[in-house]
Amino acid sequence: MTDDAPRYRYDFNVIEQRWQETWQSRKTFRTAGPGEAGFDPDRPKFYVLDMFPYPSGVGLHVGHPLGYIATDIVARFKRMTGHNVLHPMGFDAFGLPAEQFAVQHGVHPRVTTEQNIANMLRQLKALGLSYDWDRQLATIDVDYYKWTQWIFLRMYNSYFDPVEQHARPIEELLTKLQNEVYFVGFDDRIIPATDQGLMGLEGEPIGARKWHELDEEQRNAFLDGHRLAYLAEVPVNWCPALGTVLANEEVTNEGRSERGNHPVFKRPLKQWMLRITAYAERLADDLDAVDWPEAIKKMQRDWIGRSEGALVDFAVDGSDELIRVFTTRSDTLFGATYMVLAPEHPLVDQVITEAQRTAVRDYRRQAESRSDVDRMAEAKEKTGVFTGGHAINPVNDQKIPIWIADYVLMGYGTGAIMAVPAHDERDHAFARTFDLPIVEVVKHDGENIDIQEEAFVGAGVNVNSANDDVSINDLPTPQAKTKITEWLEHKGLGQGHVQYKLRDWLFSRQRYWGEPFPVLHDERGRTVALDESELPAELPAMEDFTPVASDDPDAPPQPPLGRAPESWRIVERNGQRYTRELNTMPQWAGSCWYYLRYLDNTNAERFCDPSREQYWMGSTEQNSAGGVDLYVGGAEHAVLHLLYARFWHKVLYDLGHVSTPEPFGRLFNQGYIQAYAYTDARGVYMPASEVVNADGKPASEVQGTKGEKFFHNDQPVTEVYGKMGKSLHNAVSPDDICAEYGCDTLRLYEMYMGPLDASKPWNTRDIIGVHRFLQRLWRNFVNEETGELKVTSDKPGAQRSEAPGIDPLLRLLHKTIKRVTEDMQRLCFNTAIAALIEMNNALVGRDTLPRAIAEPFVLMLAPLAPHLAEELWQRMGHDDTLAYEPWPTYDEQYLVEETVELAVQVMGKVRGRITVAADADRAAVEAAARNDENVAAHLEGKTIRKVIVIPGKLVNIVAN
RNA sequence: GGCCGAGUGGCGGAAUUGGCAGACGCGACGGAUUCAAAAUCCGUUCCGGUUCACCCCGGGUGUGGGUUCGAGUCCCACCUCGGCCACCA
Repeated sequence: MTDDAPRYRYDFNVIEQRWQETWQSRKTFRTAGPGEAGFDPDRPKFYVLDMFPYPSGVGLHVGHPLGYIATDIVARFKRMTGHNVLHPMGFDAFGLPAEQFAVQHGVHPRVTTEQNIANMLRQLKALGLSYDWDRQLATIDVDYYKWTQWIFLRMYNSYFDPVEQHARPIEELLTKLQNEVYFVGFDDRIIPATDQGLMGLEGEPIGARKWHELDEEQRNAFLDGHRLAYLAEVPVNWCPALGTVLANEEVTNEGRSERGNHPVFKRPLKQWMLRITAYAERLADDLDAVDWPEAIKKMQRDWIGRSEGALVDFAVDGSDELIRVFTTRSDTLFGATYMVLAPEHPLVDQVITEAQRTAVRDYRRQAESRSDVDRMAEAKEKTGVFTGGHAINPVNDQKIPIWIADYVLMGYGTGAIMAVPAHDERDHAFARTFDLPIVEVVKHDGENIDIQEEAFVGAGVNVNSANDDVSINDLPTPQAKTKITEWLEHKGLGQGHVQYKLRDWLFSRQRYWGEPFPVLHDERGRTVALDESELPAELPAMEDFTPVASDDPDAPPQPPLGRAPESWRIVERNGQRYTRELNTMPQWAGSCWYYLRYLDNTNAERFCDPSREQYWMGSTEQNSAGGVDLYVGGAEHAVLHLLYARFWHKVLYDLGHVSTPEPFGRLFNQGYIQAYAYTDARGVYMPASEVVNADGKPASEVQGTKGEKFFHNDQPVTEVYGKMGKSLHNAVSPDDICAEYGCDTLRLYEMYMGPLDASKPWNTRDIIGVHRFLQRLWRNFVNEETGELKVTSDKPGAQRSEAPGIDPLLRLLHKTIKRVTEDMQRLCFNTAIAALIEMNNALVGRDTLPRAIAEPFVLMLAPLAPHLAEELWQRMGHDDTLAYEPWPTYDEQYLVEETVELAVQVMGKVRGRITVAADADRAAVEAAARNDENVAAHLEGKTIRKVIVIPGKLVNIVAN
């Protein structure tokens, strides 16, 4: 800076540092809830929450804080509109990436994770975000995961009541079984005594047993099998390269692990499961009550995958066995020409014939060894093997062959299907491959379709669909479904059924860096839960925490905790030896309830005090569903975190621990910040800073441009557009932007880029625009030569009677308050900033600024650029922070214009403008319009047919 | 393949219910200031025509059609891009 530069320029470094220190030392944003000092119960509450981040090793790039800045603006705005605002932040610090980072660096994950948290905290605090840092938490804190384990125990000690449709303590199930309110089904389902048709003539249950008929082992197995958290041997996603099993949600479409892109295999393994399927219906139905983006609701509904249909039993020819299938097209039963079992189906061994034994065994072995990757890749061609067995189609007694094929999935429905090749594309393809008969039973209403060539899957009218007892011929598809299902039910051959795609949640991982399960296993292999008083079950200190990875899909899972010291693994109790569970919980566990712990993060007695939960999570006028009032995060969590958290919340709700059925009343997905990346001739990503400078011009390393293209060593450089990230070498650090322009500028720029929910490209070049706005604003308030404040105590002329009209400055202020307030309420920060820029531009060049204009203007700026706003507020003579100052309100009387300008159209084209009194009547407006010179010229020689007057907007004259 | 969303100047975007398309910002161009530059300030900037002093005229929101006095906005078909799901019976 040279000597003659203004001495009192906008110095964001000094201003931002001062205010961040002030906020921290004065605890400006400490929030009091019920039972805390300073709590004001008369104010409405507002809980605004960010999806808490992973403390990754590379730190934040400018894409990460987009949502944090938005919620911070909302939090600050809501404080100024008189709300008690809860705005906390924490860290989701268990999980694979944290562990992998630690393994790569050879340091204990707790050390690396805590370093990463410290770095992220520094970055977040440098953005001036108004979190109540006293509420900060991390999922790896023992005080936190103690309660994660406590919630797990609640699930372990509960079952889902099929009649009441909610979770209840497992003791209630025991009581109901003992009192014969419920019976034990032969398929291990709970059978209510009220089940019609269950009781035989003697009053004995049919297809069910009484509790006292079971021995102790059967009783334990039955109870354990109905817990919401249970151990089961089921086909799971086994990823040998990661050395762990994964949830369905963590496996990509291509059958690879979401983390690391490794192949995943289906293996039957005994693992912890959570009974999320019990909640399928409520998870789907309750979406109606929450204010979420429709796209996210749809993704969840699709994931839950409700479909209505029927279960139908097919008898195996020459055996007592029944094969149960699920179908959504019971109307096509007469067209079922064969059956298919999943290769893993338990009945395969019963239906197989000696001649087919080898072929079936080979096929099963082959299906097993293929990873999901291969299976998906070969999805186009249908494969399968005939078992040799036959089944009887219950509607027409036809003998149809039973096949096995991997296009039938064991995990959905019953793992078996009736194949109707005429009316299902997959069955059609299979039938054509193996030359199986195709019988048409539904006709297209109009078109003629060659059913041998092409399946007809739509709704139509039934044909060929009758037996001696029932006919559904000539019925349209919906009626045909109803009638045949009723007939099946009447005959005891089947029943209507609602099937969900959702599967139970695989809840254990072979990892070190996760929450230990609070359970033990005794020497007979039975599970014993820890008592609440024994929590937390702490992770042991370990030197070697690396997972056991392998290329071999048949390698067994080896949890790292198996290498923990024996003093941790073995527990002696009443002379009995127990071993601890060696698996840990998946990463999602901690994020399922963190929003509740913020409410009361230091409570040592409970996971959360009920009065605080009821206050902060209660429903309000704007948030009828209750829960968090605004939850902001990326759409990538649509079916993972957001589904899991809703499930946990509903369990806690059923058990009376929380007061609302839904955790997040309103959800908002921010868009992504995209960026340009550059590849060289080989397609390798080049650091973006080597290709272009911040101003978009070629960087020195690049030899120049030819047309639109950049060149490097005479090779063309290709520009591609995508997500910002380390791998694309195009990440921009908020640290750099804050250093150069200040964080007020960064905040404004990120909000000014476009709508919050849209994805938009980062352009460092454009930042200067909002930075100029702040500099200009500073000069409107402060004389840069003298440092004196330009704000004066004189009042703008508000009285209409004295002056000829309203002071234009006052009118501008009130117009701006209206615009900014409305934009704030609908999260349109880009247009709110535009309104402030316009007002600011109107203030340029004045020697003085009336206080009555200056103060509301600064208050409107405060949520967006809080540091500069606080600085100016203090310079205007206020000792206290402006964070709790009332938000400015506008007065309609200053918005009323005496005259308005209207556009005049002739045949829909603007031909002139007229200025008329705001209250001018129709006739006067019409006359003025026709008097306009250019309008008159266009009306020359034409007859006016119609005149449309839209008050305050335009006049359209229709003439010909 | 299915579902959802989006296509507006050189660029990011604005136009809340059908009512003056392009607010605001970037960039670009011209000017002032300066020895010079940065910074700052003023002006121009959708395309084309006539005149550039003001005006005026034609075209224009992915393409083609429709509804309407009037369409970026509503309806139909198509094209392109993005996202999600994908053998779920």
